[in-house]
Amino acid sequence: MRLVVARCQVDYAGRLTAHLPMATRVLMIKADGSVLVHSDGGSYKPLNWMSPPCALREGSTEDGRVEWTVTGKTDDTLRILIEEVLHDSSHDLGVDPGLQKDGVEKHLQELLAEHPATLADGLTLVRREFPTAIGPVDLMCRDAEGLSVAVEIKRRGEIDGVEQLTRYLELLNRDPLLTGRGAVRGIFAAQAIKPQARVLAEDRGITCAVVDYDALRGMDDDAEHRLF
Amino acid sequence: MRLVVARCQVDYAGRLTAHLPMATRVLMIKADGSVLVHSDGGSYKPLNWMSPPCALREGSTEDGRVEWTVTGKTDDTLRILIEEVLHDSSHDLGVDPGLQKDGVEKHLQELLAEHPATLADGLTLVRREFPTAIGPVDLMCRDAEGLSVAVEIKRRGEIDGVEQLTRYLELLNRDPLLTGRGAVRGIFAAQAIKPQARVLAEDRGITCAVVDYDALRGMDDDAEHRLF
DNA sequence: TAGTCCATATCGCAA
DNA sequence: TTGCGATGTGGACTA
Repeated sequence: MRLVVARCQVDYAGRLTAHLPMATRVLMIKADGSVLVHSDGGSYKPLNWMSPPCALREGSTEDGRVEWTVTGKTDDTLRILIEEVLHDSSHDLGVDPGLQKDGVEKHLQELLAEHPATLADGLTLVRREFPTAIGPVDLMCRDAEGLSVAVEIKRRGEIDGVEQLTRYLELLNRDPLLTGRGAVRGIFAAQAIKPQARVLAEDRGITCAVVDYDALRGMDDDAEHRLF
Repeated sequence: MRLVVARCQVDYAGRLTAHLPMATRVLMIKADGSVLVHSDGGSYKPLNWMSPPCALREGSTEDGRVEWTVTGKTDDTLRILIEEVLHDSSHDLGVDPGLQKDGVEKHLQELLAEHPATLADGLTLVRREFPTAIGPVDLMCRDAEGLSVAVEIKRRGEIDGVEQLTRYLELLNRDPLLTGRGAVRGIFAAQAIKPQARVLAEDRGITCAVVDYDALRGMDDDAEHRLF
Protein backbone atom coordinates (compact mmCIF):
# COMPACT_ATOMS: atom_id res chain seq x y z
CA MET A 1 0.00 0.00 0.00
CA ARG A 2 1.40 3.34 -1.12
CA LEU A 3 -0.05 6.63 0.05
CA VAL A 4 0.67 9.79 -1.93
CA VAL A 5 -0.60 13.30 -1.30
CA ALA A 6 -0.07 15.47 -4.37
CA ARG A 7 -1.31 18.36 -6.44
CA CYS A 8 -2.58 16.55 -9.50
CA GLN A 9 -4.91 16.58 -12.47
CA VAL A 10 -6.74 13.36 -13.37
CA ASP A 11 -8.32 12.18 -16.61
CA TYR A 12 -10.23 8.94 -17.03
CA ALA A 13 -11.26 7.43 -20.35
CA GLY A 14 -13.21 4.20 -20.47
CA ARG A 15 -16.94 3.61 -20.23
CA LEU A 16 -17.18 7.36 -19.88
CA THR A 17 -14.69 10.19 -19.82
CA ALA A 18 -14.12 12.17 -16.64
CA HIS A 19 -11.83 15.03 -15.77
CA LEU A 20 -10.51 16.39 -12.47
CA PRO A 21 -8.85 19.82 -12.56
CA MET A 22 -5.53 20.41 -10.79
CA ALA A 23 -5.93 20.23 -7.00
CA THR A 24 -4.44 18.55 -3.94
CA ARG A 25 -5.68 14.99 -3.45
CA VAL A 26 -4.78 11.66 -1.86
CA LEU A 27 -3.69 8.85 -4.17
CA MET A 28 -3.97 5.35 -2.74
CA ILE A 29 -2.10 2.63 -4.63
CA LYS A 30 -3.00 -0.87 -3.45
CA ALA A 31 -0.82 -3.98 -3.69
CA ASP A 32 -2.86 -5.30 -6.64
CA GLY A 33 -2.04 -2.14 -8.63
CA SER A 34 -5.45 -0.52 -8.23
CA VAL A 35 -5.49 3.23 -7.75
CA LEU A 36 -7.94 5.42 -5.82
CA VAL A 37 -8.12 9.22 -6.05
CA HIS A 38 -9.72 10.69 -2.93
CA SER A 39 -10.61 14.23 -1.98
CA ASP A 40 -11.25 15.52 1.53
CA GLY A 41 -15.01 14.94 1.40
CA GLY A 42 -17.77 12.96 -0.22
CA SER A 43 -18.22 9.48 1.10
CA TYR A 44 -16.32 6.27 0.56
CA LYS A 45 -16.44 6.50 -3.22
CA PRO A 46 -13.26 7.97 -4.72
CA LEU A 47 -13.47 10.85 -7.19
CA ASN A 48 -11.80 8.58 -9.70
CA TRP A 49 -10.20 5.15 -9.61
CA MET A 50 -8.96 2.15 -11.54
CA SER A 51 -10.13 -1.31 -10.53
CA PRO A 52 -7.82 -4.32 -10.54
CA PRO A 53 -6.42 -5.92 -12.54
CA CYS A 54 -4.46 -2.96 -13.81
CA ALA A 55 -0.91 -1.69 -14.21
CA LEU A 56 0.64 1.62 -13.13
CA ARG A 57 3.46 3.16 -15.18
CA GLU A 58 5.33 6.24 -13.95
CA GLY A 59 6.45 8.41 -16.84
CA SER A 60 6.92 12.05 -17.71
CA THR A 61 5.36 14.46 -20.18
CA GLU A 62 7.24 16.32 -22.92
CA ASP A 63 7.73 19.31 -20.63
CA GLY A 64 9.21 17.11 -17.91
CA ARG A 65 6.28 16.81 -15.51
CA VAL A 66 5.55 13.52 -13.75
CA GLU A 67 2.64 11.55 -15.21
CA TRP A 68 1.19 8.25 -14.02
CA THR A 69 -0.66 6.10 -16.51
CA VAL A 70 -2.88 3.35 -15.13
CA THR A 71 -4.08 0.85 -17.72
CA GLY A 72 -7.00 -1.50 -17.06
CA LYS A 73 -8.00 -4.81 -18.54
CA THR A 74 -10.01 -3.27 -21.40
CA ASP A 75 -9.36 0.16 -22.91
CA ASP A 76 -9.71 1.94 -19.60
CA THR A 77 -6.97 4.41 -18.81
CA LEU A 78 -6.43 6.76 -15.90
CA ARG A 79 -3.90 9.56 -16.44
CA ILE A 80 -2.62 11.38 -13.38
CA LEU A 81 -0.53 14.46 -14.04
CA ILE A 82 1.44 15.33 -10.91
CA GLU A 83 2.54 18.89 -10.23
CA GLU A 84 3.85 18.55 -6.67
CA VAL A 85 4.26 15.64 -4.25
CA LEU A 86 3.50 16.59 -0.64
CA HIS A 87 3.73 13.13 0.88
CA ASP A 88 4.76 9.66 -0.30
CA SER A 89 4.96 6.57 1.91
CA SER A 90 4.67 2.80 1.45
CA HIS A 91 3.39 0.26 3.97
CA ASP A 92 3.23 -3.51 4.21
CA LEU A 93 -0.30 -4.41 5.32
CA GLY A 94 -0.33 -8.18 4.76
CA VAL A 95 -3.46 -10.11 3.85
CA ASP A 96 -6.71 -8.99 5.48
CA PRO A 97 -8.66 -11.68 7.38
CA GLY A 98 -11.92 -10.32 5.92
CA LEU A 99 -15.30 -9.06 7.06
CA GLN A 100 -18.03 -10.80 9.04
CA LYS A 101 -21.59 -9.52 8.49
CA ASP A 102 -24.96 -10.02 10.16
CA GLY A 103 -28.42 -8.63 9.47
CA VAL A 104 -29.04 -8.81 5.74
CA GLU A 105 -32.08 -10.12 3.80
CA LYS A 106 -31.41 -13.74 4.67
CA HIS A 107 -31.68 -12.95 8.37
CA LEU A 108 -34.97 -11.07 7.80
CA GLN A 109 -36.31 -14.17 6.02
CA GLU A 110 -35.32 -16.38 8.99
CA LEU A 111 -37.11 -14.09 11.43
CA LEU A 112 -40.31 -13.92 9.33
CA ALA A 113 -40.24 -17.71 8.87
CA GLU A 114 -40.30 -17.98 12.67
CA HIS A 115 -43.05 -15.39 13.07
CA PRO A 116 -45.28 -15.45 9.95
CA ALA A 117 -48.31 -14.22 11.91
CA THR A 118 -46.73 -10.74 12.04
CA LEU A 119 -47.48 -10.50 8.29
CA ALA A 120 -51.17 -11.43 8.57
CA ASP A 121 -53.32 -12.83 11.37
CA GLY A 122 -53.41 -16.61 11.43
CA LEU A 123 -50.68 -17.03 8.81
CA THR A 124 -48.63 -20.23 9.22
CA LEU A 125 -45.47 -21.34 7.40
CA VAL A 126 -45.66 -24.18 4.89
CA ARG A 127 -42.03 -23.93 3.78
CA ARG A 128 -39.15 -21.52 3.12
CA GLU A 129 -37.61 -21.24 -0.36
CA PHE A 130 -40.62 -22.95 -1.96
CA PRO A 131 -39.40 -24.06 -5.41
CA THR A 132 -40.99 -22.95 -8.68
CA ALA A 133 -39.80 -23.25 -12.29
CA ILE A 134 -38.52 -19.65 -12.25
CA GLY A 135 -36.94 -19.66 -8.79
CA PRO A 136 -37.79 -20.14 -5.14
CA VAL A 137 -40.59 -18.23 -3.36
CA ASP A 138 -39.18 -16.82 -0.11
CA LEU A 139 -42.02 -18.09 2.10
CA MET A 140 -45.01 -20.25 1.19
CA CYS A 141 -47.71 -19.94 3.86
CA ARG A 142 -51.33 -20.79 4.56
CA ASP A 143 -53.85 -18.31 5.97
CA ALA A 144 -56.58 -18.88 8.58
CA GLU A 145 -58.98 -20.06 5.84
CA GLY A 146 -56.47 -22.58 4.49
CA LEU A 147 -55.66 -20.58 1.35
CA SER A 148 -52.10 -20.52 -0.01
CA VAL A 149 -50.12 -17.30 0.41
CA ALA A 150 -46.79 -16.55 -1.31
CA VAL A 151 -44.52 -14.09 0.52
CA GLU A 152 -41.69 -12.15 -1.15
CA ILE A 153 -39.26 -10.53 1.28
CA LYS A 154 -37.03 -7.55 0.49
CA ARG A 155 -35.06 -5.27 2.74
CA ARG A 156 -36.26 -2.37 0.59
CA GLY A 157 -39.55 -2.75 -1.25
CA GLU A 158 -39.12 -1.55 -4.82
CA ILE A 159 -40.92 -2.15 -8.07
CA ASP A 160 -38.66 -5.04 -9.12
CA GLY A 161 -39.75 -7.07 -6.09
CA VAL A 162 -43.41 -6.64 -7.03
CA GLU A 163 -42.66 -7.83 -10.57
CA GLN A 164 -40.85 -10.85 -9.14
CA LEU A 165 -43.76 -11.79 -6.86
CA THR A 166 -46.21 -11.26 -9.74
CA ARG A 167 -44.28 -13.76 -11.88
CA TYR A 168 -44.33 -16.28 -9.03
CA LEU A 169 -48.07 -15.86 -8.47
CA GLU A 170 -48.77 -16.31 -12.17
CA LEU A 171 -46.97 -19.65 -12.07
CA LEU A 172 -48.33 -20.80 -8.71
CA ASN A 173 -51.91 -20.16 -9.81
CA ARG A 174 -51.51 -22.77 -12.56
CA ASP A 175 -50.95 -25.46 -9.90
CA PRO A 176 -54.28 -27.12 -8.94
CA LEU A 177 -52.73 -28.45 -5.71
CA LEU A 178 -52.27 -24.88 -4.47
CA THR A 179 -55.41 -23.32 -5.89
CA GLY A 180 -57.82 -26.02 -4.72
CA ARG A 181 -59.53 -23.78 -2.19
CA GLY A 182 -58.96 -20.54 -4.13
CA ALA A 183 -56.29 -18.42 -5.85
CA VAL A 184 -52.87 -18.03 -4.26
CA ARG A 185 -52.54 -14.61 -2.62
CA GLY A 186 -49.35 -12.57 -2.48
CA ILE A 187 -47.79 -10.63 0.38
CA PHE A 188 -44.93 -8.21 -0.36
CA ALA A 189 -42.93 -7.76 2.86
CA ALA A 190 -40.15 -5.19 3.31
CA GLN A 191 -38.68 -2.87 5.93
CA ALA A 192 -39.84 0.03 3.76
CA ILE A 193 -42.02 0.04 0.65
CA LYS A 194 -41.68 2.76 -1.98
CA PRO A 195 -44.90 4.46 -3.16
CA GLN A 196 -44.56 3.28 -6.77
CA ALA A 197 -44.04 -0.30 -5.63
CA ARG A 198 -47.06 -0.03 -3.32
CA VAL A 199 -49.29 1.28 -6.11
CA LEU A 200 -48.20 -1.48 -8.47
CA ALA A 201 -48.65 -4.16 -5.80
CA GLU A 202 -52.14 -3.03 -4.83
CA ASP A 203 -53.11 -2.71 -8.49
CA ARG A 204 -52.27 -6.41 -8.76
CA GLY A 205 -54.08 -7.42 -5.59
CA ILE A 206 -50.86 -7.97 -3.65
CA THR A 207 -50.87 -7.09 0.05
CA CYS A 208 -48.02 -4.89 1.31
CA ALA A 209 -46.51 -5.55 4.75
CA VAL A 210 -43.98 -3.22 6.35
CA VAL A 211 -41.70 -5.22 8.64
CA ASP A 212 -40.19 -3.85 11.86
CA TYR A 213 -36.80 -5.57 11.97
CA ASP A 214 -35.99 -4.58 15.56
CA ALA A 215 -39.39 -5.71 16.86
CA LEU A 216 -38.99 -9.04 15.08
CA ARG A 217 -35.54 -9.47 16.54
CA GLY A 218 -36.97 -8.70 19.96
CA MET A 219 -39.55 -11.49 19.54
CA ASP A 220 -36.77 -13.93 18.71
CA ASP A 221 -35.55 -15.65 21.89
CA ASP A 222 -32.36 -16.75 20.18
CA ALA A 223 -31.44 -13.30 18.90
CA GLU A 224 -28.48 -12.91 21.23
CA HIS A 225 -26.82 -16.04 19.84
CA ARG A 226 -26.28 -14.21 16.54
CA LEU A 227 -24.37 -11.35 18.09
CA PHE A 228 -20.60 -11.40 18.19
CA MET B 1 -7.29 14.67 5.70
CA ARG B 2 -5.56 12.37 8.17
CA LEU B 3 -3.90 9.13 7.08
CA VAL B 4 -3.21 6.44 9.68
CA VAL B 5 -1.70 3.02 9.17
CA ALA B 6 -2.38 0.81 12.19
CA ARG B 7 -2.98 -2.68 13.48
CA CYS B 8 -6.63 -2.45 14.44
CA GLN B 9 -9.90 -4.28 15.03
CA VAL B 10 -13.13 -2.72 13.74
CA ASP B 11 -16.78 -3.19 14.75
CA TYR B 12 -19.70 -1.55 13.02
CA ALA B 13 -23.26 -1.48 14.31
CA GLY B 14 -26.00 0.20 12.30
CA ARG B 15 -28.22 -1.21 9.58
CA LEU B 16 -26.24 -4.38 10.09
CA THR B 17 -23.42 -5.42 12.39
CA ALA B 18 -19.98 -6.16 10.96
CA HIS B 19 -16.70 -7.20 12.51
CA LEU B 20 -13.09 -6.99 11.32
CA PRO B 21 -10.48 -9.02 13.24
CA MET B 22 -7.17 -7.44 14.30
CA ALA B 23 -4.96 -6.70 11.26
CA THR B 24 -2.93 -3.90 9.67
CA ARG B 25 -5.08 -1.46 7.72
CA VAL B 26 -5.22 2.11 6.41
CA LEU B 27 -7.58 4.52 8.17
CA MET B 28 -8.56 7.61 6.17
CA ILE B 29 -10.17 10.40 8.18
CA LYS B 30 -11.65 13.12 6.00
CA ALA B 31 -12.20 16.76 6.93
CA ASP B 32 -15.95 16.18 7.39
CA GLY B 33 -15.22 13.53 10.06
CA SER B 34 -16.01 10.55 7.84
CA VAL B 35 -13.78 7.50 8.27
CA LEU B 36 -12.72 4.85 5.74
CA VAL B 37 -11.04 1.55 6.67
CA HIS B 38 -9.09 0.19 3.69
CA SER B 39 -7.17 -3.04 3.21
CA ASP B 40 -4.50 -3.63 0.57
CA GLY B 41 -6.89 -5.10 -2.00
CA GLY B 42 -10.49 -5.37 -3.02
CA SER B 43 -11.66 -2.40 -5.02
CA TYR B 44 -12.53 1.15 -4.18
CA LYS B 45 -15.02 0.14 -1.50
CA PRO B 46 -13.55 0.21 2.02
CA LEU B 47 -13.91 -2.81 4.31
CA ASN B 48 -15.77 -0.58 6.69
CA TRP B 49 -16.63 3.10 6.87
CA MET B 50 -18.78 5.83 8.39
CA SER B 51 -20.48 8.33 6.12
CA PRO B 52 -20.76 12.01 6.97
CA PRO B 53 -22.10 13.67 8.96
CA CYS B 54 -20.38 11.96 11.85
CA ALA B 55 -18.06 12.64 14.76
CA LEU B 56 -14.84 10.89 15.78
CA ARG B 57 -13.89 10.63 19.46
CA GLU B 58 -10.49 9.28 20.52
CA GLY B 59 -10.69 7.44 23.82
CA SER B 60 -9.17 4.47 25.56
CA THR B 61 -10.44 1.12 26.84
CA GLU B 62 -10.31 -0.03 30.50
CA ASP B 63 -7.00 -1.78 29.85
CA GLY B 64 -5.50 1.36 28.38
CA ARG B 65 -5.66 0.63 24.66
CA VAL B 66 -6.55 3.36 22.18
CA GLU B 67 -10.11 3.20 20.86
CA TRP B 68 -11.79 5.45 18.31
CA THR B 69 -15.55 5.80 18.36
CA VAL B 70 -17.23 7.25 15.28
CA THR B 71 -20.88 8.19 15.75
CA GLY B 72 -23.19 8.78 12.81
CA LYS B 73 -26.39 10.76 12.37
CA THR B 74 -28.64 7.86 13.40
CA ASP B 75 -27.59 5.04 15.73
CA ASP B 76 -24.66 4.04 13.55
CA THR B 77 -21.41 3.53 15.40
CA LEU B 78 -17.97 2.43 14.25
CA ARG B 79 -15.54 1.29 16.96
CA ILE B 80 -11.87 1.05 16.03
CA LEU B 81 -9.60 -0.61 18.59
CA ILE B 82 -5.98 0.33 17.84
CA GLU B 83 -3.11 -1.93 18.87
CA GLU B 84 -0.20 -0.23 17.12
CA VAL B 85 0.14 2.90 15.01
CA LEU B 86 2.63 2.49 12.14
CA HIS B 87 2.01 5.83 10.44
CA ASP B 88 0.04 8.98 11.20
CA SER B 89 0.05 12.13 9.07
CA SER B 90 -2.32 15.02 8.39
CA HIS B 91 -2.65 17.04 5.20
CA ASP B 92 -4.50 20.15 4.10
CA LEU B 93 -6.17 19.37 0.78
CA GLY B 94 -8.46 22.35 0.38
CA VAL B 95 -11.77 22.17 -1.43
CA ASP B 96 -11.88 19.95 -4.51
CA PRO B 97 -13.08 21.64 -7.72
CA GLY B 98 -15.10 18.49 -8.50
CA LEU B 99 -15.56 15.99 -11.26
CA GLN B 100 -16.67 16.65 -14.83
CA LYS B 101 -18.34 13.70 -16.55
CA ASP B 102 -19.26 13.05 -20.14
CA GLY B 103 -21.03 10.15 -21.77
CA VAL B 104 -23.77 9.20 -19.32
CA GLU B 105 -27.43 8.45 -20.04
CA LYS B 106 -28.57 12.04 -19.75
CA HIS B 107 -26.19 13.10 -22.49
CA LEU B 108 -27.34 10.21 -24.66
CA GLN B 109 -30.93 11.39 -24.17
CA GLU B 110 -29.99 14.95 -25.21
CA LEU B 111 -28.35 13.70 -28.39
CA LEU B 112 -31.28 11.44 -29.32
CA ALA B 113 -33.73 14.25 -28.58
CA GLU B 114 -31.82 16.34 -31.15
CA HIS B 115 -31.68 13.51 -33.70
CA PRO B 116 -34.76 11.27 -33.21
CA ALA B 117 -34.71 10.20 -36.87
CA THR B 118 -31.64 8.04 -36.14
CA LEU B 119 -34.00 5.73 -34.20
CA ALA B 120 -36.57 5.35 -37.00
CA ASP B 121 -37.11 7.13 -40.30
CA GLY B 122 -39.38 10.14 -40.03
CA LEU B 123 -39.48 10.11 -36.22
CA THR B 124 -39.96 13.55 -34.65
CA LEU B 125 -39.78 14.63 -31.02
CA VAL B 126 -42.97 15.59 -29.15
CA ARG B 127 -41.30 16.08 -25.77
CA ARG B 128 -38.57 14.81 -23.47
CA GLU B 129 -39.40 13.36 -20.03
CA PHE B 130 -43.07 12.92 -20.97
CA PRO B 131 -44.90 12.51 -17.64
CA THR B 132 -46.98 9.46 -16.69
CA ALA B 133 -48.39 8.29 -13.35
CA ILE B 134 -45.50 5.88 -12.86
CA GLY B 135 -42.69 8.13 -14.03
CA PRO B 136 -41.49 10.04 -17.08
CA VAL B 137 -41.02 8.48 -20.52
CA ASP B 138 -37.54 9.44 -21.82
CA LEU B 139 -38.75 10.59 -25.26
CA MET B 140 -42.27 10.84 -26.62
CA CYS B 141 -42.21 10.99 -30.42
CA ARG B 142 -44.43 10.79 -33.46
CA ASP B 143 -43.66 8.66 -36.51
CA ALA B 144 -44.16 9.47 -40.21
CA GLU B 145 -47.78 8.23 -40.00
CA GLY B 146 -48.52 10.42 -36.97
CA LEU B 147 -48.59 7.53 -34.51
CA SER B 148 -47.22 8.03 -30.98
CA VAL B 149 -43.92 6.35 -30.17
CA ALA B 150 -42.49 6.02 -26.63
CA VAL B 151 -38.68 5.76 -26.45
CA GLU B 152 -36.83 4.37 -23.45
CA ILE B 153 -33.10 5.12 -23.45
CA LYS B 154 -30.52 3.11 -21.52
CA ARG B 155 -26.75 3.12 -21.66
CA ARG B 156 -26.88 -0.66 -21.34
CA GLY B 157 -29.98 -2.44 -22.62
CA GLU B 158 -31.03 -5.02 -20.05
CA ILE B 159 -34.25 -6.75 -19.15
CA ASP B 160 -35.26 -4.15 -16.54
CA GLY B 161 -35.40 -1.46 -19.21
CA VAL B 162 -37.78 -3.54 -21.32
CA GLU B 163 -40.04 -4.09 -18.28
CA GLN B 164 -40.01 -0.35 -17.63
CA LEU B 165 -40.98 0.51 -21.21
CA THR B 166 -43.69 -2.18 -21.13
CA ARG B 167 -45.25 -0.58 -18.05
CA TYR B 168 -45.18 2.84 -19.74
CA LEU B 169 -46.80 1.47 -22.90
CA GLU B 170 -49.51 -0.27 -20.86
CA LEU B 171 -50.37 3.06 -19.25
CA LEU B 172 -50.01 5.21 -22.37
CA ASN B 173 -52.32 2.92 -24.33
CA ARG B 174 -55.15 3.74 -21.91
CA ASP B 175 -54.95 7.40 -23.01
CA PRO B 176 -57.37 8.07 -25.91
CA LEU B 177 -55.48 11.28 -26.79
CA LEU B 178 -52.38 9.25 -27.65
CA THR B 179 -54.07 6.21 -29.18
CA GLY B 180 -56.45 8.12 -31.44
CA ARG B 181 -54.70 7.03 -34.63
CA GLY B 182 -53.53 3.67 -33.25
CA ALA B 183 -51.66 2.04 -30.39
CA VAL B 184 -48.53 3.68 -28.97
CA ARG B 185 -45.40 1.86 -30.18
CA GLY B 186 -42.23 1.39 -28.14
CA ILE B 187 -38.58 1.81 -29.10
CA PHE B 188 -35.89 0.52 -26.74
CA ALA B 189 -32.66 2.42 -27.45
CA ALA B 190 -29.29 1.56 -25.95
CA GLN B 191 -25.59 1.53 -26.80
CA ALA B 192 -25.68 -2.25 -26.43
CA ILE B 193 -28.66 -4.57 -25.97
CA LYS B 194 -28.28 -7.93 -24.21
CA PRO B 195 -29.73 -10.99 -26.01
CA GLN B 196 -32.34 -11.68 -23.30
CA ALA B 197 -33.53 -8.08 -23.34
CA ARG B 198 -33.79 -8.17 -27.14
CA VAL B 199 -35.85 -11.37 -27.08
CA LEU B 200 -38.22 -10.00 -24.44
CA ALA B 201 -38.58 -6.68 -26.26
CA GLU B 202 -39.37 -8.29 -29.61
CA ASP B 203 -41.80 -10.68 -27.94
CA ARG B 204 -43.69 -7.61 -26.77
CA GLY B 205 -43.59 -5.85 -30.14
CA ILE B 206 -40.99 -3.36 -28.95
CA THR B 207 -38.41 -2.22 -31.51
CA CYS B 208 -34.75 -2.38 -30.46
CA ALA B 209 -32.36 0.36 -31.56
CA VAL B 210 -28.63 0.16 -30.97
CA VAL B 211 -27.24 3.65 -30.66
CA ASP B 212 -23.77 4.66 -31.85
CA TYR B 213 -22.74 7.26 -29.32
CA ASP B 214 -19.72 8.51 -31.22
CA ALA B 215 -21.67 8.83 -34.48
CA LEU B 216 -24.42 10.77 -32.70
CA ARG B 217 -21.86 13.07 -31.15
CA GLY B 218 -20.38 13.58 -34.60
CA MET B 219 -23.79 14.69 -35.95
CA ASP B 220 -24.07 17.26 -33.20
CA ASP B 221 -22.66 20.59 -34.41
CA ASP B 222 -22.18 21.77 -30.84
CA ALA B 223 -20.38 18.64 -29.73
CA GLU B 224 -17.04 20.36 -29.30
CA HIS B 225 -18.55 22.75 -26.75
CA ARG B 226 -19.02 19.81 -24.39
CA LEU B 227 -15.40 18.70 -24.58
CA PHE B 228 -12.90 19.80 -22.02
C1' DT C 1 -18.86 -17.56 -18.13
C1' DA C 2 -23.22 -15.31 -17.98
C1' DG C 3 -27.36 -14.22 -15.40
C1' DT C 4 -29.33 -12.60 -11.20
C1' DC C 5 -29.85 -10.17 -7.07
C1' DC C 6 -28.16 -7.63 -2.89
C1' DA C 7 -25.84 -3.35 -0.93
C1' DT C 8 -24.24 0.04 5.69
C1' DA C 9 -24.67 0.88 -1.68
C1' DT C 10 -23.53 6.31 -3.34
C1' DC C 11 -24.96 10.14 -6.24
C1' DG C 12 -27.66 13.55 -8.58
C1' DC C 13 -31.94 15.55 -9.83
C1' DA C 14 -36.57 17.05 -9.20
C1' DA C 15 -41.07 17.58 -6.88
C1' DT D 1 -36.63 16.58 2.60
C1' DT D 2 -37.95 12.66 0.21
C1' DG D 3 -38.44 9.97 -3.79
C1' DC D 4 -36.50 7.91 -7.66
C1' DG D 5 -33.42 6.27 -11.20
C1' DA D 6 -28.43 5.75 -12.78
C1' DT D 7 -23.97 4.01 -11.51
C1' DG D 8 -17.17 3.38 -14.86
C1' DT D 9 -22.15 0.51 -9.91
C1' DG D 10 -19.24 -3.78 -7.10
C1' DG D 11 -19.66 -8.33 -5.27
C1' DA D 12 -21.61 -12.85 -4.21
C1' DC D 13 -23.90 -16.74 -5.74
C1' DT D 14 -25.71 -19.96 -9.09
C1' DA D 15 -26.44 -22.69 -13.22
